[in-house]
Amino acid sequence: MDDLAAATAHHPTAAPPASLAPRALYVAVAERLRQQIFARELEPGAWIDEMKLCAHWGISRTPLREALKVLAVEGLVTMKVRRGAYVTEVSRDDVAQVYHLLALLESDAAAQVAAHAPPAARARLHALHEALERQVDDRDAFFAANERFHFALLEEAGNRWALQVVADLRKVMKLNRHHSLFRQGRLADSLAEHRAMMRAIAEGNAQAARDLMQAHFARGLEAAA
Amino acid sequence: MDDLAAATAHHPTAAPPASLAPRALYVAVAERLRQQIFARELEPGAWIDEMKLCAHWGISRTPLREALKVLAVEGLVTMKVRRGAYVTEVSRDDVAQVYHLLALLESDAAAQVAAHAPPAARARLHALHEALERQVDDRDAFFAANERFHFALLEEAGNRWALQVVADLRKVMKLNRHHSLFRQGRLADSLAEHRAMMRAIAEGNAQAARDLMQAHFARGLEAAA
DNA sequence: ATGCATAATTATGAATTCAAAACCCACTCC
DNA sequence: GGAGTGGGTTTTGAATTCATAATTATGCAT
Repeated sequence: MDDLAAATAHHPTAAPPASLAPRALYVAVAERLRQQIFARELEPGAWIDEMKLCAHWGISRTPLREALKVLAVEGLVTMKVRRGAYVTEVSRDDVAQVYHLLALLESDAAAQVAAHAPPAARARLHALHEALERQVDDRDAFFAANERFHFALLEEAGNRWALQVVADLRKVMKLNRHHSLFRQGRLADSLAEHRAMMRAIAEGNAQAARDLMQAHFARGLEAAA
Repeated sequence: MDDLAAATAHHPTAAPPASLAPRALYVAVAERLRQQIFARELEPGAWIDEMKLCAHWGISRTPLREALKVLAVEGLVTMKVRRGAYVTEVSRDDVAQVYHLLALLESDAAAQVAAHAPPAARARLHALHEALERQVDDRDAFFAANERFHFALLEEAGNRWALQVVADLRKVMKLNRHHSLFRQGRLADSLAEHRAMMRAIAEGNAQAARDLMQAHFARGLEAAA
């Protein structure tokens, strides 16, 4: 049994003073649920068996149900009245729509950074890009590094609401089976696009940075379709 | 006592078969909470007293706590571990950032509609604009009609994810005390901007529609600051 | 009086209990 | 043979209970 409750336990088991950053159980459960969904241990369209998960994780239904409501707002899960929670299915159309939004938000961030970011921010992005260059041969590592770069760009653009929105949309994208980076050759192309973007950012060319980011997403969508 | 539970009651009170569109109690509670927050019956920064609200509405803490978690994801409320929920405070900076995002998303939608929307969609928007023109002298009615128009534009643009994101961001904006439309003269200006936008949409001029929507938000932010 | 330690109170987080809706399946009747 | 019906089971939604963290109040010593 995967004792998720131990960290914050209360009724049955007693636990040590807990961590430095104590968080509510429902937050931990939400995170675990997201992982399960992204890993497709819970498939899109599948019904989520509350009792089974509770038993499996050794928790009660209360925090699980709270977590499900959180994921519902995030769009990862769909609640049906009196018949429980289902993993959201994203259609081909949804993928296109979400890509469109990500392109819009991230290209704006790229322009913002190219135009206004201080040297330290550019240096940070450069370092993350270099790290990405070093991961060409490991898909999972590349994927993670890629995500780090994109989020760093958002952070440096300085709009925390944009960051939040993009984070949520990227979560939804992970529901999509056909991940663009899994296509043959896409990885190298993606890297080339990043390289061009970095140049535009370094040169402070906002319009170019915007256009290149748009193109980056357009090609990503192409590869995902 | 404002018996919110009656509609879906269960334990103590028995109620008629309920409505045709039955929904979970926590959804109703979330809605009621949003209203209270927007109406400033719960002020930004204020602690939310669970017990008091439960007693007031005649419900148990379970659905209330679920609703609070929903609002937390939406950004209207902030949860602090072991010290409950607080109404989110939005800073001047937050307002600017959210305006920026709304401008980005809605100007894109305007361009989309101008470029691709079928006649029926344009007609619908035209009708909503006309309705807006008729509300110049009632601030609240104008505000509502304005929101209807903006959401209709998003709908006609056809990106359900954008619609959802904008809906959430607009909720957050409502936390802001200094509502731009309350400024003297802003209302008439806003109407003029809408008129110009409608013309661009009618003419199918996507770039103009985009620029005009951007300007509309820029002036709105100006008035809000 | 002021500062600290400790006891009482309150509120939160989570488990448990309970009522009713949905589901399943055998059985009947046409 | 198939549509409908009734009872039993499962599962959801929500109330309630319970343990503990946080807060406040109280007392004691300086």
